[in-house]
Amino acid sequence: MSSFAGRMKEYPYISLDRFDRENLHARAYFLSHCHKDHMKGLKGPLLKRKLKFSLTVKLYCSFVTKELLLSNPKYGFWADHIVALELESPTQISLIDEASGEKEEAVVTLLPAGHCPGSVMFLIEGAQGTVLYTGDFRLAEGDASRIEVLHSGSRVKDIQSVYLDSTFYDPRFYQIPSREACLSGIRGLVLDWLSRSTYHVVWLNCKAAYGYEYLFTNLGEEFHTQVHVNSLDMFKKMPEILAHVTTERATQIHACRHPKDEEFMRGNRLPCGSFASDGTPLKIISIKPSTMWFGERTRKTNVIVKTGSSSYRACFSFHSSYAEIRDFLSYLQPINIYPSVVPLGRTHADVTELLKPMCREVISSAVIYRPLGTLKRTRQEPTCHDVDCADWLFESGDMAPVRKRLMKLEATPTTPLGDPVHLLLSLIGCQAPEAFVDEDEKHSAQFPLPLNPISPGHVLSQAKTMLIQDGECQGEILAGIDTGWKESGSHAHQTDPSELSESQVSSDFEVPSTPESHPPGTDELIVLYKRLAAGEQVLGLNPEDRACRTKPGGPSLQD
DNA sequence: GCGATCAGGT
DNA sequence: CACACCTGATCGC
Repeated sequence: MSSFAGRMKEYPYISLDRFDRENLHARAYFLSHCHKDHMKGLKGPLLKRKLKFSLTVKLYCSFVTKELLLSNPKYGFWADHIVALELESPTQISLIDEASGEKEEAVVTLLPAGHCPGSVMFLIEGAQGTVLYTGDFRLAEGDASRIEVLHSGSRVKDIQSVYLDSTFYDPRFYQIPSREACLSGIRGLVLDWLSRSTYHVVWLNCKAAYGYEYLFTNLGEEFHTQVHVNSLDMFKKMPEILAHVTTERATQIHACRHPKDEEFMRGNRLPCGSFASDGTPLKIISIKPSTMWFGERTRKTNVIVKTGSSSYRACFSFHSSYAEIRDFLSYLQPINIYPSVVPLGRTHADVTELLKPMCREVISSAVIYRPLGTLKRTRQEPTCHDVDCADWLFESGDMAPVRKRLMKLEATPTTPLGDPVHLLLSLIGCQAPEAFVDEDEKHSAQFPLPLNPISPGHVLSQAKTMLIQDGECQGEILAGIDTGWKESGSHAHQTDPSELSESQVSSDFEVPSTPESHPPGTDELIVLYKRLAAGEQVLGLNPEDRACRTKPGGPSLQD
C-alpha cells in the first residue's frame, strides 16, 4: 500500500495521489489511477470547499481515470476541475498560487503504467529538474526503452528523482511470471473446465478493484462469451471492455461479487445466484488471481495452484517484480529514488538502502576504487554504483542490464551453449555460484570471487555492448491511447505469443514492442568468450559508452 | 449523522 | 503468499 505523502521534494506545490493534510493547499493535483489507496482525501469536504472558490486548481489524470472517477457520484464535484491528458503528450501547465499570484510553469507527460485501466506515471519537467512519479506500475523488462518521452534524442533523459512503486522491491520477489504466462495458464484451466459441459462454469474470484479487466477481455474473446460482472456503469465509454462483460447471468464465466461470496462458493453457488434452467446443479470452480513470485534462480513453477477440490489460485500481478523494477531503474539511472511502498517485513530504511545501488552516482573525481577485481575504473559519465547483493556475480556497477541480456540468452532455446553466465564464469576462472550457494542463502551469501586479471565487470561491459545491439529499428510508438491499458488479446491479433520474446509477450499494454535483439550464434559466442577470457578487447568500443542507457535502435535512427 | 481510524476478513 | 477493499466497532465532531 502506498505510503507516499503526496508531495515531491522538487515540486512541493503539487500533490500526487494524496489529497488530505498539507495537500489541501496544492496548486495542482495528479491522480495516477483509480485505486482507493491513491485517492485519500479526494472526496473530502475541505477540498470540495476549496474547489468552489478556485478557478485555477486542476486535477490531472488520464481520460480513463477521469471516466472511472466520475462514475462514482461522490467525486462528481471534481467534474469541472479535471484535465484529462493523452498519454505521452507533453503538456505545459501553470502552477498558480491563488493568494499571491505567484506562478511556476512545468511540463507534465503521462506515461502508461500497466497497473490498471487508466493508470499512468507522471513525468514532470521544470526548473527543479526532471522527476518521475511512477504511481503503481507493472512494466516488463525493456519497457522503459520503448517509452519515447523518457528520451531526448537517443539518450535517456537526465532524471533527478524517481518516486517509485516499490511494492515488490525486495529480492524475495525476484521474478513474477509475465502477464502473458499468467493469462495463458488461466486460459488453459478455463478451457479444460468449460469444455466438459455447459453446466461447467468458472468463477473468477477478483477483488473489488480495477485491474482485472484485461483478464475479462482476453477470456471473453478466447471463449466467445462475455464475463458476468456486477456493473457496467464505469465502462460506458470503453467499448473494448464493454464488449466482453455483461450483467446477464447466463454465461459460463463469472466475475460477479457478493459480500458473502466465499460462503456462497462453499455451498456450490455463484455470488449472483445463477443456476441452470433445468435444475441441474452447476459445476463451479473458483479461480483466485493472486501474486506468485519466484527467487532469482528458481525455476518458475506452475502459474496455477490447486487450493481445494474446486478452487485454484492463479498468478496475477498488478506490480512489477524486483527484477523488473531493477531493469527499469538501471535504465533510467536517476540520482534519487524515493520508495512509496515499504514491503511487509521491511523498514523504510531497508528499502532506501536496497535502492541506493540503483541511484546514479554523481562523481566529482574521475577515479573510483573498487574493493574487488580490477580496482580502478575511469568514467566521465555518471555511473551506477551497483553492489547489490542480488548482483553478486559482478562487483561492478552497470552490470544489471548485462545480466539480464545474458539471462535472456539463457532462456533462449536456440542457444546451444547452455548457460552463458556459467560458461563465461568458467572461462574467466570462476565457479558456478550454485555449487556453493544455498537457494535460501543466495541473497546474503558472499560469492567468493577470485581476483582475476580481468574484471568480470569490464569483460561483461564489452560483452554487453555486443549482446544488446539490435539489428532493426524499434517499433513505432503509438499515440492517443484509448484506455491507457491495452489487452493483449484485443490487439488486432498480432503474433502468436510463442513467437515473441519474454519481454514482448509480457508487455501487453500500450507500449509498442521492440524487435528482439539477436543473440549471437554458437561460433560467435565461443570466439567471444575465449577472447574475453584472454583479456582481449573484443569490440573496438569505447568503454565509456553508456550502452545500457542508449535507446535500442536509437542512434542509427535518430542521429 | 458523518467521517476518520483501526481490526479483521477475503 | 502481501493487493485492495469491505465490514463493523469505536471515537470525535
